[in-house]
Amino acid sequence: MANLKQLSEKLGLSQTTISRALNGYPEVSEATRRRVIEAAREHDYEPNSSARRLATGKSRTIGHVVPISHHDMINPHFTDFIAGAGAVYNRRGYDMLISVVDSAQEAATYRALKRNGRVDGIIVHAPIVRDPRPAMLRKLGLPFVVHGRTLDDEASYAWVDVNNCRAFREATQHLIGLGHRRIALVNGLEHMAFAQRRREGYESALREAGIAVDGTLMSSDEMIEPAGYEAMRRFLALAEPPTAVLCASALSALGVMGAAREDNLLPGTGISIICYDDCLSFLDIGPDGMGLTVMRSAIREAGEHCASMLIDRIEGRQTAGRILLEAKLIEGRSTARCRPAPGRRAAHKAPATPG
Amino acid sequence: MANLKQLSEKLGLSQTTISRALNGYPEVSEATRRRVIEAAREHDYEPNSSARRLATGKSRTIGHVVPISHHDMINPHFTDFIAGAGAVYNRRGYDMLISVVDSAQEAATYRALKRNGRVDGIIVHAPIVRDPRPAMLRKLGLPFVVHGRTLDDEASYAWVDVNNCRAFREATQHLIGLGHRRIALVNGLEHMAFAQRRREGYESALREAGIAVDGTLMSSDEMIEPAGYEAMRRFLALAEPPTAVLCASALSALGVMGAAREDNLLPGTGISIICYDDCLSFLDIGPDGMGLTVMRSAIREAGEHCASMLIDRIEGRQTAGRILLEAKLIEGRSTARCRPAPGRRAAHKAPATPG
DNA sequence: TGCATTATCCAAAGCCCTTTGAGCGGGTGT
DNA sequence: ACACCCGCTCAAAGGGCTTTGGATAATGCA
Repeated sequence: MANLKQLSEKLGLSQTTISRALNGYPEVSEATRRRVIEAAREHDYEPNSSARRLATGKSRTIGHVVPISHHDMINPHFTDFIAGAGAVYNRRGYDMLISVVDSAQEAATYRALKRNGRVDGIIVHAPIVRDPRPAMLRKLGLPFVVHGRTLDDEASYAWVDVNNCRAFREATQHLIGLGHRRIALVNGLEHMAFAQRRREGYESALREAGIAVDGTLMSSDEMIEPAGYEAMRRFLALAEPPTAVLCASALSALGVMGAAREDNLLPGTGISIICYDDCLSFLDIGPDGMGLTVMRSAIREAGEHCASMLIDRIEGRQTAGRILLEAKLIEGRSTARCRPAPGRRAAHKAPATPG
Repeated sequence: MANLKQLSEKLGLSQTTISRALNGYPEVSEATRRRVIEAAREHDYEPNSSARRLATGKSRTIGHVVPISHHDMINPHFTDFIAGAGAVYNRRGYDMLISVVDSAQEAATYRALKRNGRVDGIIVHAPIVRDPRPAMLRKLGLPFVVHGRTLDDEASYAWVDVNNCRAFREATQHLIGLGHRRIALVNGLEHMAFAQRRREGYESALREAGIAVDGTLMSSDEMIEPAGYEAMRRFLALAEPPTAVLCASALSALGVMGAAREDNLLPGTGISIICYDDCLSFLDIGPDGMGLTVMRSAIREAGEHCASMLIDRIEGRQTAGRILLEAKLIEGRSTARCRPAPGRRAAHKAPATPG
């Protein structure tokens, strides 16, 4: 059974009644409703989605615009975020539209999505320090929720974020408490707002403890394995290398550990490592998995929150405009009391050795 | 400017003419077309997508149904596949619809997508050995392309796959050529067709070389880090552990190397490793990155092929019904000639030590 | 019994576009 | 001069749904 009309003829009811019965309106008797629902199931009828969209003016679709970086890379944390958001969309009857676009096209894509009504709302990913997107989307009149928040005007839009500043502050304090004073930070790209906040937390903890902030102990790059490796190589080549490292992502931690190992530094004995743990489903770095000490907050949950909040706003429901999640510090076996530096092995300049 | 009617009034032309001008039909003079296009840009007009879909009966949308496994996990290789497919969609004016559903809902989801016309076609992910989806989608009349192929009826539908059998055969032969005879396989889940083929390739190479296939040297699990770790622990606890390992994914390789390291086995010296490399953008395990010897075929390209092929079919264009990509063996520093087994260190039974 | 509700259901308008079938003026061929 | 075709444009008919504004029958109340 393809369409309403046919079903209405079969049932001897008007299209109106059927539509109402199916959509739960009260103007139809329960008996009729049951009859209609039964017939719909039997004849495998479901309203055509384009027609319904046209009639209602709602697309019941949420857009995610994913800019491809110069590396042709999609942020790997995206998968788990999507898993969370997607589950909510599914539950609440929304579709997820993903636009993979060149970074330069991002603004144009939002405009297009609005112009031709393909989406009811947008999730904004990876906000940078001063991000033009919130203002732009507001002007477009497209509902949106930001995953993360910008540094300048966080009060002016809805967001879901982790308290990154606090997380990195506490992690740093934890290391300081263990006696470490040479603490390195392998950060994400610092034009990203969250990375900025993480550094802020890290630096404030150092300052509080009277430890000078040392630029050579900080790196900022894509949060992927190779970047972590390179950063750690650099740290280890310093005259006075760090005894502890703070890592912004499980992926970079892999690289960091790889580089450390080349100098025979094992986490927990040779070097202390704390890593931010998004609970990537394909990589368990925490105590139950690879055993690292982590600051943990599941990115999948952030995805769920973003999706719920956005749908609530689209449907005009009341909602908290912002959610600040707290990461939890979970001790693993990668952190230990700082020991006086042993005789160091020379840092190889040779290319990476596997393992 | 919101809609066609308004624009037509403004221009003093009929809606027909404007529609045709914008859609490139020949019945409209070039002068008029230019005028219309100019006006459309100026007034920021673009046809409403729902209306257009309704009128044409096409959604210009491709669906990806992503079942969430029991681990609440989305296959991490998905990200890069999506990056490839998404770029093609974008270029050719299609939308990407992603449905994150419980595995049990998958079939129902396809039916629903078809029933209410939300998609013009489907990409089928991760086919299992005998997969009901091709037959089902064919019956539904929903165009589709399979990423990979089933074992039973690969001739009956369109697919894009890697020659997994050949890849693993060659990799195994390579190791045999280096003198290895105890070669382990850390495979993906073997109800997946591709994993089955990989094992086939591996076993056939062994048999050809007169090496007995040993079930204790094979594992089959999710292709993620923890699974690789566990598998390798098991291998290393054997009376006669492997001297070489074949790995189905970069993620499992991480786990494998982690476990190996705990026994002081380093890739290339203590143990030989060849890993299948999908070119995950966030993890470069190949010679230029972590240095492993790999069989390489970019999953992103598979995504591009799938997307192109599907769109071609939807639009009635002629197309090769199947594409078999060949993985390339690239030597890194993780493979070496087999040396007589040294005195082995005891395999710890303790829980994983980080590093 | 009579009037006002209430409970059900319906016809038709509207959402915005594409596409069919036609019309109209001007140029061509003969 | 006639018929014919071509190039350009248009009115109108869908496409399948939701929703407005009634209509009709059944019920409540006096």
